[in-house]
Amino acid sequence: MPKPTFLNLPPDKRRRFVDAALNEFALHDYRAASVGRIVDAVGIAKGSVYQYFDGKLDLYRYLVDLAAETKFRHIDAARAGDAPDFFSQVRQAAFHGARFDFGEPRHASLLYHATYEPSTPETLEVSSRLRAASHAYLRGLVDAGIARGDLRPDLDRDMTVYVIYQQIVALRDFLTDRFGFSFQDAVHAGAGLPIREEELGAVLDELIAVLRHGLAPG
Amino acid sequence: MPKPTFLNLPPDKRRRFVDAALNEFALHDYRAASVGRIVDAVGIAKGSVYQYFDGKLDLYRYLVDLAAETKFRHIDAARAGDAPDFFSQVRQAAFHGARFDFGEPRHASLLYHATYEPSTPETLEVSSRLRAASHAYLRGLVDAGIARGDLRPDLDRDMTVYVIYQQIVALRDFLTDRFGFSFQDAVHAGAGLPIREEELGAVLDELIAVLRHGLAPG
DNA sequence: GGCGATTATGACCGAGCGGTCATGTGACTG
DNA sequence: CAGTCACATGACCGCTCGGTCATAATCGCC
Repeated sequence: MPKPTFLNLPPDKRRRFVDAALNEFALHDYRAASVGRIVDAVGIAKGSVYQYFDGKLDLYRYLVDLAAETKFRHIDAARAGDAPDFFSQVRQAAFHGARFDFGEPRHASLLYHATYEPSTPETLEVSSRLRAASHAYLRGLVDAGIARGDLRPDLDRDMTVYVIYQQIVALRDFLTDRFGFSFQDAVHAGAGLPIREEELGAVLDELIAVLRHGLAPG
Repeated sequence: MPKPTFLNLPPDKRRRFVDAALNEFALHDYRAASVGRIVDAVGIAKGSVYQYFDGKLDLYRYLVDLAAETKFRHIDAARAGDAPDFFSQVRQAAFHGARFDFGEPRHASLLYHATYEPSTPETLEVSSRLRAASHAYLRGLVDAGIARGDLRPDLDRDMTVYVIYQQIVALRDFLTDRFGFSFQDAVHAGAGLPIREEELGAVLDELIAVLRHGLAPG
């Protein structure tokens, strides 16, 4: 948890600090991220960081929570009421999730790193909470989907959640490959990534079709 | 590439060194892995490592190649001639791949880390080669599967490879959750992980069924 | 203006890292 | 026995890291 000093910061200074920290943790995983580089980028003294947070881990936790909350809120806000069935819902969530990722590459890369963070004792709790939140969200969709008859009733629900989750997370890698994007470059440039909504939609249509009907013909 | 000195090593000593190095890179990702801990575990001087390899990266490359080769050979060797269609082939490869992972948790964890290694300039080439090899293998299966009529002919082949690849890689996480395994503990204990082949088979049947027919009813 | 509380600072610390290299050791050769 | 060569060694180097703390600057209030 941030210390009171951090919360009392002038909004502009706080924003600049969060920006720089986001940048650092987007470019490097937890262990490789450097407090020194953050303070250099912001132009403050190293000691200040420890007036704001208990330490590097505390700062990391704050940023991951912030990014996750922001992204979830974005997805929720964009959710129209017109997604009646399971596959439309997944498509919609994936679509707006990907749009968020391309628009906010720093948040996206931070969350990406947090997802694949090697499970050290320090960072395990952060990664677990992040994964658990995504799984819980999908689990709700899957349960409702089965109840509604959108999904086969005999599905292994945990496995279904895993399958969907993996595909959504891997979407970043796939789009990166297909369109030649580089999140690293985008973070460095401080800019968003260009993505044509029709192209993203086409990819998602294909992916959802595979999830719905499988790979076999007929 | 290992230096000649390494290749001239007495087999027992070489084996002990490789074991310790495998352990270290299975427990930590590239950056966090420590040459000092390896030499402590083996009981040799730090300088010796630099008589064997050009540096940490060279050692890492050697280990990843070794583990990948070993695993691929294992999968290939276990491949019976009786997998006539695409889905049987994927099932068989995933089955023997998982068996290998559980039997050799150090190799498995090393490859897992290498797969998700944050793409620093140093390690990028190693991770890319590893991913490329898996993708090429699956791409061959997919192409043949489409030609044979096992798969819908209008599939996006790259995406199909991605979907399959992600599911196979994620299998480790799913099995870990479901059966309460810990690869970290197994590496520490230096032992393999127990897995009942019927349980693994059941999970794979379910997963392949989803890939084949999708999540929708009917 | 003055005073107590809050915040900013950066030199400093101990630890760990990858990597080096002068020196030592031992085994084989002629 | 002397000489050569491959190999082993660990003290040492330069660097970066997270984190600390005495001190200084700044702010808010009366």
